[in-house]
Amino acid sequence: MDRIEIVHNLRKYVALSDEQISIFFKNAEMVRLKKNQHLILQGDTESPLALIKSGCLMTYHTDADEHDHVIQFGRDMWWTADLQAFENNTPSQYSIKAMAPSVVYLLSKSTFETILTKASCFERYFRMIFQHSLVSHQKRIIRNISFTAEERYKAFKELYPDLEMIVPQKYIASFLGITPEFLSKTRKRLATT
Amino acid sequence: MDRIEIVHNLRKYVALSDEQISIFFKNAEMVRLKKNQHLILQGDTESPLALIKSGCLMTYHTDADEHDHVIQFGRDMWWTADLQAFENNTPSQYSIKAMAPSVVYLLSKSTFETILTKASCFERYFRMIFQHSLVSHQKRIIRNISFTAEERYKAFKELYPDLEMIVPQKYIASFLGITPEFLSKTRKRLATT
DNA sequence: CTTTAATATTGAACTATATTAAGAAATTCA
DNA sequence: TGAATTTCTTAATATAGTTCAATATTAAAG
Repeated sequence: MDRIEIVHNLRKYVALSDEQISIFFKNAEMVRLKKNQHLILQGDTESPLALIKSGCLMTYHTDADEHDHVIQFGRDMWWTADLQAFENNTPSQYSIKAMAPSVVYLLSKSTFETILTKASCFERYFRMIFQHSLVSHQKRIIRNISFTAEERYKAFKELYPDLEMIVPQKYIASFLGITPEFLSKTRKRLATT
Repeated sequence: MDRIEIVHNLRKYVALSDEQISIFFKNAEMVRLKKNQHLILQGDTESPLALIKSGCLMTYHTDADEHDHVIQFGRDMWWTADLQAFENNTPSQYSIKAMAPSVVYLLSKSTFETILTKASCFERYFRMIFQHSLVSHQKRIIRNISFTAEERYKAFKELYPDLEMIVPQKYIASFLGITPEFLSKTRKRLATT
């Protein structure tokens, strides 16, 4: 069980002692997910915070018409969660599933609070995690409101060059806010010019 | 100078002592903005974190073609900032201006760190602020990728019922990711049915 | 390996939204 | 207040993106 990247990531924003690091590992639950296995299904009442050690997770919302809408792809060392469900212990509005075999560390709301109580440095760590995440969410919003589908697709490929190999295109289309058919046509147009 | 709402807001997520509250006010700078006055202009190298006491602030990005794209409207008791510029002391990518006469409390990067050092409870406060902000950003992304323009406009009116009175429609159109002309048509269509 | 199911492509018809340009209405400011 | 500027509306035309349905391709499962 190689924890070196995790430790490195936990220390990215705060100088955590070995003891504080061990508090994290004592409380977090390591889980292996098979490809297409769900970590959370929309409606679940237990909704953890997840740190992806390896693999790829997709967070999506299923609407009343049974259509899926992709909120986020998570890769190595990213945190992912339905934060609202996590915070309020309400049924999850999102599903999270593994797009590739994945290893994740999970924190339930109560273990999360335990860690914060025992090692308050983690408040700063998560403050920084969420702050950085906000920056990328805002950038995505700008792309959504100001880019054409083709521009969004190009930006996606630059930001996540390896994701196209892992994730079915229909989910990339959803992430970009277009239909799979139109993504297919856009890709063709780009390839032949 | 009535600080009661601010104090109430600062205590929303953490039990702060009167002394900790006073650390905030000793370090924050109160600024009054006239309507249409900028708090930050894109390119500025000093980019504070701002807590809006009253009024309305708009955060937007101006692209290479000189087009503005609205990232956020901020109302009473909302925090707003160019977080990337704030964190890294890099030139701001966003402008922030007052859409109505406003009163804001400003924290520069260094006063922010001072407050966190002297009252580490604020780490938790800001962790919660950013966490909640992430939830609403994700919801907006879902609306962007899955709603039609009309649906986005209706959702906007429900979420921010009073903003239409304050903000020129062209900025609401930008926030929704459509042209002002199309918003005008959409409004007409909704009014006559 | 073979069959089945899931995903991707294609084209035609359709709809949502953008663009342009002009005039009308509302705001700002001298 | 009145002129100047900005914002909003309207309409015609153009384009981006959707829908549907059929076929091709790829991946999953026995």
